[in-house]
Amino acid sequence: VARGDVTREHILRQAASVFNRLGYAGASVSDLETATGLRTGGIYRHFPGGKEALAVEAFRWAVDRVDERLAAAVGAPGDAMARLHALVDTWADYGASPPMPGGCPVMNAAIEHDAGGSGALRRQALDTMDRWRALVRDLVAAGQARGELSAGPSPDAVATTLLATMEGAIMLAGLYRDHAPLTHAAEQTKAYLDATLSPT
Amino acid sequence: VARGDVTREHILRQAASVFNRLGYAGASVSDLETATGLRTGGIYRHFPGGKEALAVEAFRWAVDRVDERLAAAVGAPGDAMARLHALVDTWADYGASPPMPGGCPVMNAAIEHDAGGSGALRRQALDTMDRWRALVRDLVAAGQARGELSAGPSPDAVATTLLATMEGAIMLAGLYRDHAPLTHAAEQTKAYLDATLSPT
Amino acid sequence: VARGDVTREHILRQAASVFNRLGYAGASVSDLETATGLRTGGIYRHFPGGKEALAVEAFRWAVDRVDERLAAAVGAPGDAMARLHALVDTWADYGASPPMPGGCPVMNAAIEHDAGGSGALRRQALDTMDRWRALVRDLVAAGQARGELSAGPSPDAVATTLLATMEGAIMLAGLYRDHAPLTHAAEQTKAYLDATLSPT
Amino acid sequence: VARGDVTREHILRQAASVFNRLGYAGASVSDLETATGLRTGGIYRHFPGGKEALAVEAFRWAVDRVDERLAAAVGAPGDAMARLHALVDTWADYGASPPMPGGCPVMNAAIEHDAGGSGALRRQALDTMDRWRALVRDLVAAGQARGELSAGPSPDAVATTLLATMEGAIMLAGLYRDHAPLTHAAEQTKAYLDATLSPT
DNA sequence: ACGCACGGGACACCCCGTTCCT
DNA sequence: AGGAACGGGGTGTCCCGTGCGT
Repeated sequence: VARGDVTREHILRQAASVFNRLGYAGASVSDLETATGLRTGGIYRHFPGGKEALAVEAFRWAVDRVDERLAAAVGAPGDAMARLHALVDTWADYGASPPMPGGCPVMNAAIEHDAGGSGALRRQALDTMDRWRALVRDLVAAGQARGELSAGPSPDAVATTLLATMEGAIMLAGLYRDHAPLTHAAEQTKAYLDATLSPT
Repeated sequence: VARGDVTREHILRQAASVFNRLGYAGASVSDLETATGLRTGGIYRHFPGGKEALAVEAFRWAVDRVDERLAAAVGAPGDAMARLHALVDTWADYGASPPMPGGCPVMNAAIEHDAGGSGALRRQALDTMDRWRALVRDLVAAGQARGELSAGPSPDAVATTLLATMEGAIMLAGLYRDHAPLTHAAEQTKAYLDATLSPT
Repeated sequence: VARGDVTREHILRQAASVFNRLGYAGASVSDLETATGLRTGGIYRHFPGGKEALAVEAFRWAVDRVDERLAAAVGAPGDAMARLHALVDTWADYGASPPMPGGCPVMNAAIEHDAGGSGALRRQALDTMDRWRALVRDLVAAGQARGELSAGPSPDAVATTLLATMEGAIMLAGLYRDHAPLTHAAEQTKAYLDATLSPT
Repeated sequence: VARGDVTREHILRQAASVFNRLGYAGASVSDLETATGLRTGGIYRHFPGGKEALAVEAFRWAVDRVDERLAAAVGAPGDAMARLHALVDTWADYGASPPMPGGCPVMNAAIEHDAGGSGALRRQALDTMDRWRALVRDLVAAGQARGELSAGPSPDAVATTLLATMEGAIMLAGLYRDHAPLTHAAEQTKAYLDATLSPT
């Protein structure tokens, strides 16, 4: 753990926050300077690829923070439905204790980079979203296979809808600067899961 | 006399598209020049407030395009549940025939301007979202009052969840460049509405 | 004497003043608007050639004003030396009652257009200066031929020096915003003429 | 370390030439770009005050070039009259080997900035002209005090006239693109000095 | 005959992103 | 790792000239 690595981690942490709050285009290297307390010389020493390379790594760093939360939820005790509820609650926690300020990095990247750009960030956002959807989908599929959940809705449709709802709710919570949308969405999502996936 | 108004409308139309696709920070006045075929001299004649003023008006223009669709859906014949389904389908149409390229302008603005900025765009996004939520909420409340819908879930929670889901699905559709998320989300949302709001 | 001619003359008078004070590059059409009380529409009707054509005509107009003064001096009674003194005094009058505000238009044009430009103004300045030099030169030559002046200095050298001195003095008077340089220069020039051109 | 200073000097040198040839209003920053080979970014780094600040410093630089010539002349050996002749010859050299292309910077500034503007350039032109006049005036006064020159004309009048004549001749030389006016003016000025200042 | 809307073009200045030197 | 240096693009302003309307 050399001094350089500490600085590198420091830069990543601050950059992740800056990019997630201001967006890639909206964040300037000067913003990163003030956030890190470093000058361009220092930043470029650690990230020779410049703003873009730093953004890519910062994005990965941010996603890691979210994944830590998800890992805890998906490993929760109980049956499939309990774990689904735990996952929904984890997303709902974005209101009370966000793992990253500025909203969900994946959604932010998806919105900002839906057109143009080098595509690296869009690619990463897509891959992450795929992982997250797989998480829910597999959980549903396994529950259905085990008979803990009804076989009605396709796991993919459930996963997509669950993620759409919670991501949309994070967006609304950010817009309103209020947790209520997340609370409502979590509650209704759980009701939806109960209504459509409870074993008969 | 009307000459200038035609140009102004032309600028607004193109600017709405550019801003919605590239974001406010990501779009340069030069981008607007190429999109409109005008030079800065011409653009600034019609929008003396510069990029920001133009963005504000372009946002309003974009929202108007979405509102036209919603107005048709909310005036659809049938009972409350039918109208809710029509609304959901309208949002789902964002995949097949988007009223604006680049995703939902309100969500885009909400994501980009959640921090900093003059706040004018965030304010407009918030007001628009409030209007949309009121649309759904009133529809649910009226249906419940008339006994067409069960009294269970609060109209506000339903409205918030419906919007979160459909907006999230638009984001996913943009990320995947595929309509499937919108189709799935619409289908599941209608199932959720049926399950929780159908009169006993 | 149509109404249009009055306006045209009005524009010329004001433009001559504006151009002579601010220079061609330093004067904007907007300056001409405020000076004339007209709008571009009116100005361009009378001067379709635009700023440059107007400047050329305004320059000629300004030179005419100076020429009126010179004509009076050169036609003064008395011998050659008396007329030379009268000419020097005419230039010295630039301090007390300038025929054009902003200094000598010929010198101004010569300074501003010594490089580049379309050359029309420089050409006019050159021609005018040639006429003025010829005025002095012929006066000296005639005086020498008539024996009123000594044959020493060449008429051309005297004319060039006299003009250089008085033009330089106008420049100094403008710079100092004081007539003294003109007074001194006129006095010394007359002394120089007396000393070198008086018949033995 | 000296890297920046070299560039700064380079900019000054080129800017002095550009401004002296085209005038302040007639020279664009783009002209400075092509002349220096730098872009606005680089230029503004060295001259944060922009075009005006650069013009002020470039003017000073240009005047320094002229002053170097004058210093050599005023320190020439010989009596007062010899030094006056040397000064006149120095100005006459403006034709054969101009210290600055585009004419005398002081006269150019005096002509262009006789009205309006921030006045900084006019102020500098005035101060420089005062120095130059003092140079001649003191030389004459000292000569008169020492009895090398006749006490007739006032030193101030001689200085003013000498400068007016030589500056006017520079203008004529520029207008005609010919050295002759400078030659003539120098010759006649020396004749004038001899005639009026030679000790009896 | 003149005002005004319109729009192309250039211009000044600023700041961003990056490199190089220390 | 700091800071100077600089290329490049971006924004907003103003200017010049046209053409329509009155």
